[in-house]
Amino acid sequence: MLIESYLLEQFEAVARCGTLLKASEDLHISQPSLSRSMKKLEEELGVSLFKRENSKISLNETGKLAADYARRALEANREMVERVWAFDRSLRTVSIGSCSPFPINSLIPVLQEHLPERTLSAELMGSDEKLLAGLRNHLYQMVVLHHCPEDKDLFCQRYLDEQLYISVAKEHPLAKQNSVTFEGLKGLRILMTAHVGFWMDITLEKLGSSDLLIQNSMDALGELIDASNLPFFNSDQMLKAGYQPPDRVALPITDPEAHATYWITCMASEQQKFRSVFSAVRGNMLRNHSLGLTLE
Amino acid sequence: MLIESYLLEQFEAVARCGTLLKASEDLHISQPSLSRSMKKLEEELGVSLFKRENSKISLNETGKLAADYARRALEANREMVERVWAFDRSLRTVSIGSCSPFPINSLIPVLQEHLPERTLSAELMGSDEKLLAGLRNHLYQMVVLHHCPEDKDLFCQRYLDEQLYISVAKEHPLAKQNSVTFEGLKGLRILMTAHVGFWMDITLEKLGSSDLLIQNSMDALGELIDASNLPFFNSDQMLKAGYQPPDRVALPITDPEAHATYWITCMASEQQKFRSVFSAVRGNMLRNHSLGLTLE
DNA sequence: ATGAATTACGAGAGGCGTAACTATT
DNA sequence: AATAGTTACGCCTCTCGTAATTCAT
Repeated sequence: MLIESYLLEQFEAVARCGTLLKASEDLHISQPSLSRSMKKLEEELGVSLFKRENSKISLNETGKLAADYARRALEANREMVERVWAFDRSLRTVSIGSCSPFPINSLIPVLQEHLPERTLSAELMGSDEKLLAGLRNHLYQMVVLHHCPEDKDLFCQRYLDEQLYISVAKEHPLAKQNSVTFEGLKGLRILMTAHVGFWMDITLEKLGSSDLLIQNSMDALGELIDASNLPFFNSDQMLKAGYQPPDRVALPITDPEAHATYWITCMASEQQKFRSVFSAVRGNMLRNHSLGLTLE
Repeated sequence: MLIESYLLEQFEAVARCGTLLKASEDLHISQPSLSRSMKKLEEELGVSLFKRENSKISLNETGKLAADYARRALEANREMVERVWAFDRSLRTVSIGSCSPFPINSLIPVLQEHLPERTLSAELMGSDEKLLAGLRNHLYQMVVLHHCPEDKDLFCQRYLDEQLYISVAKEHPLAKQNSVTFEGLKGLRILMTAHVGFWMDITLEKLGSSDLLIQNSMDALGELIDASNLPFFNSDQMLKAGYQPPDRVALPITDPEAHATYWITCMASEQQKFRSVFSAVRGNMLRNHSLGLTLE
């Protein structure tokens, strides 16, 4: 014995709205239709649910109980639909999380090429711990970390390295050096954006917040770089991509913390699905490496 | 967005039976109808639920998830129906619990007269504590106790008294006395039934189990009384009702524990519903009392 | 050839809306 | 008069069953 969902939905609306008229407007159906439906519901249950007094209708005790359980049944029905949709969407999208912005930009074209039927979703997330938790939650299918996790149930592959640089005006005293340390940057006012992932932790730890002019948007950063002589953070990867305004020189920061190695990680159980992505990434790595060798 | 219950029911059957044919037999509908329903379910959800390979159909990953949630939604739907039925039935029946069998027999005609639209259900239950717990659980709407509870949320009215007697053969030595004590019964073998409510506790406490020949059925007791000269327990109420075989005399037991006063109790919130029952019981009590006076 | 799913077609049930009616404020 | 619920009638969707079809074992 089951009650059709449309009857439960209509009954719930009547219980919520108090009158058939209001409920019928809420449901966008006619009042007579609702009247008939409620009669049918009572007939199917074989139980009276309403107290009917001349052109006034209200729930009786049984009706109040029924409305309570009807809400739960509707909730379970809606939850099914939502979960199925969410699962289906998760099959068609791949979400990646990264501890740093550059790997996202470089990975997206690779993913688009090798998973053409899937929607991409990428997110920046400061800490490796949160990224790994998100991976286990199925919030992400793939994460880019700056450490290699040891867990057996994870598959991890080295991706690329990034070296932090600082770009200063050619007139700047530091411009004569060919490298610098965080210690040597203290007291300088340095431009950067808030969206740098784990680099934010590194720079805050090494320099302190008073030295950093943190911008919320890339646009604001770009304008300030153009309009001032203030130094800003850069990296070998950004420089390779051609990101160096005129009249600036870039100096590598020699502290070990200014160098990062990125690792692409997914659940070991999903490794097969992303096989082609990993092999493409391996190919890129070899190519970059040999390119580096020939340039030296 | 809701899925009609009949679709969930059919989907659950398919998930359970494995093939459309078996499921259609299980549901007592035709196979093409099921085939169409499953297509419709997929279309309404906008999601593929099955892996279809030439005349073979099976759930895919999304389908397995959906089946899981469908079961829950069906369960919630069925629970609503069950709870509504149970509540409706509870409105149409009144269950009474009693610590002793006699009050049940005497109350039933009163209840039938004053609650003619309700089904009666009566139960014997040894201890007052369990009866009160059942009252608060809505397992009983009315209980007969041998103590008057003091709780504010209960309504309690004195019902009637019962005096325990023992019936012995006229030739029996005790037959010359006009009363007896439990102490005076020790060593005697006395017949009784198991269905005497709290009297079982009293007699076991006062006499010990070795003196009692406890029968499981009323029939067995009656036959043994007829076929032997063994003494058996009786009461003033039973005697009034004419329950005294020939060649026996009944002696009252004078211990205070051999006298009981019964109290009819209901939840104070339900007192109004049973008003006419209580007033009839009060009437009976007064009548019996005055009858007693005139007989003295 | 048999078993299992789908397609095609017609029948019947039932939900819906419009309109008319009743009863209360 | 206006508001709220019920009854009457016709439309139209939708579920079901029968029969025919496809595909594979």
